[in-house]
Amino acid sequence: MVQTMKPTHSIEIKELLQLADRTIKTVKGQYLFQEGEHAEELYLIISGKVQISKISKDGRELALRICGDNDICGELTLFTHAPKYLLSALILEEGEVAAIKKEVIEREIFQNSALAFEFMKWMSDHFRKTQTKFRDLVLNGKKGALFSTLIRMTNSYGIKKNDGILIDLPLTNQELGNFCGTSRESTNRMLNDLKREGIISIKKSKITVHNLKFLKEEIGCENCPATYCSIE
Amino acid sequence: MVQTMKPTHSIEIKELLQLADRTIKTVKGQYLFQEGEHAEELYLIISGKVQISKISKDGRELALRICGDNDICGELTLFTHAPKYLLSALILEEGEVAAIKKEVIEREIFQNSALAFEFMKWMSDHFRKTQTKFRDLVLNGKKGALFSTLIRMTNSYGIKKNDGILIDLPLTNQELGNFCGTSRESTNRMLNDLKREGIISIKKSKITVHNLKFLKEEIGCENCPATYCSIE
DNA sequence: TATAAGATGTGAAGAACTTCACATCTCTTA
DNA sequence: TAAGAGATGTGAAGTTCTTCACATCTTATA
Repeated sequence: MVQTMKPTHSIEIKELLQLADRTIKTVKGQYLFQEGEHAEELYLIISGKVQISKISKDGRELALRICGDNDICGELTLFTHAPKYLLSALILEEGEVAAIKKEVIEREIFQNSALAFEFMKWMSDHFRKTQTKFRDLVLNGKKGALFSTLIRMTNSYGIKKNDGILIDLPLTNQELGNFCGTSRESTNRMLNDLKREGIISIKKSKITVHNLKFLKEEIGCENCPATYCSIE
Repeated sequence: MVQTMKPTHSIEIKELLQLADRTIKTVKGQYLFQEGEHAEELYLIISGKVQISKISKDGRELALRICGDNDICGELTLFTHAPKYLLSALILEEGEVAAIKKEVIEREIFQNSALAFEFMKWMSDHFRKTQTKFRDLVLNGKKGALFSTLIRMTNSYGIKKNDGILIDLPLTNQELGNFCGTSRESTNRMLNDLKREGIISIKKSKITVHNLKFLKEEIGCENCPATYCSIE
């Protein structure tokens, strides 16, 4: 299961590659773009991983999603007259991204209705994800935020093992906390509770979820399709 | 100011009216649609007010936005193969809405690139709103949620008065709390603190904001355009 | 205008989280 | 393999927010 559940992008989104202005080799730890910068391009990730996050004035970080192969980022600046990046994109894993000029893609979307349709579907899916995550975070406290994040991560990076689902992404407590708006310590305590109850286990910074059902029940998850319940 | 800052919808979105299947007279307190229901239509609001919210399993309500004239709701079900409403739409003020069949609008969007473009812009704006609200709620606690909600409401329903901005929408503490994921009591206490400090005043369930700057500074608001900082 | 329903206001107790401080563990890398 | 850096684990104190309980205020309606 799971990895096959990762939404497959259609031919049209891949066609975007042909519109690319240039490709960039990404370096771990560097930013692809940072909030506030003038936004002229959007990016299609060819390989590697990019974390999208919002930095608050006092330096705290709210991680929103992690993009992998074939994901698009920087899209929030499309169709805007004040094109500044609202979020920052940190390279988690080196790789390659294609940069596409905002005007080029806007023009193409205008002319190519199949692409437009595909793009809208993509945005629509994204919106739904945000909406459900919103509920988890606001209505179910920090535990809701953590459980929701873990569930989403199994959908995005989960590999089925015989004792559960391995989230194939090394994560520190701090990084996980950034997704939940939670302090490192709270995240650690909640994770340890889950370990003690046998819900999860952690090896080399990678979490295995042994009892996904428990996490889902705790937050009243309605078992939405993985497409709308992932971290990308 | 303020009311003129309400985003004006373009001719294209209004054209949707011509695709309408039927119009419905809405009745206060009733639901236009409820989450889980099979979704076949989306709605264009002609008059009245509709509150979009998510109900949690234990009955708590998270209010997401209030739609007024020319707003669209039910849009989250577009481009989906499992078309169920994810949210509920409660009529706050009676009026009239136009119902448009999902297939009709999808077909039209596919054929009419100007409409597609307009629709994408609309979704894009919406997404940005959600994103910034997300930050306010998760990163800045309950106070952040309340202040953010108040700011957004001044942008959506604010009427400039000589002593500040009147939010022209009657709201109970509970209703306001539902927007923030906050208990009625906490909302009440926070509002009273603001009253004592002269930041706001309340008359007949309507809030006047005397010191918007204070609210914005408290949550590190970057003074984004009202289009991306409203409650619709 | 009396009355009941709904909304607001507030203290007190407790739950949920954060912060601080520090110990311990686990990796690199020299 | 020794040393240092980064990550994890945990108690204790403090803050924030909720819940409960109840008093008071406001508004609609008979």
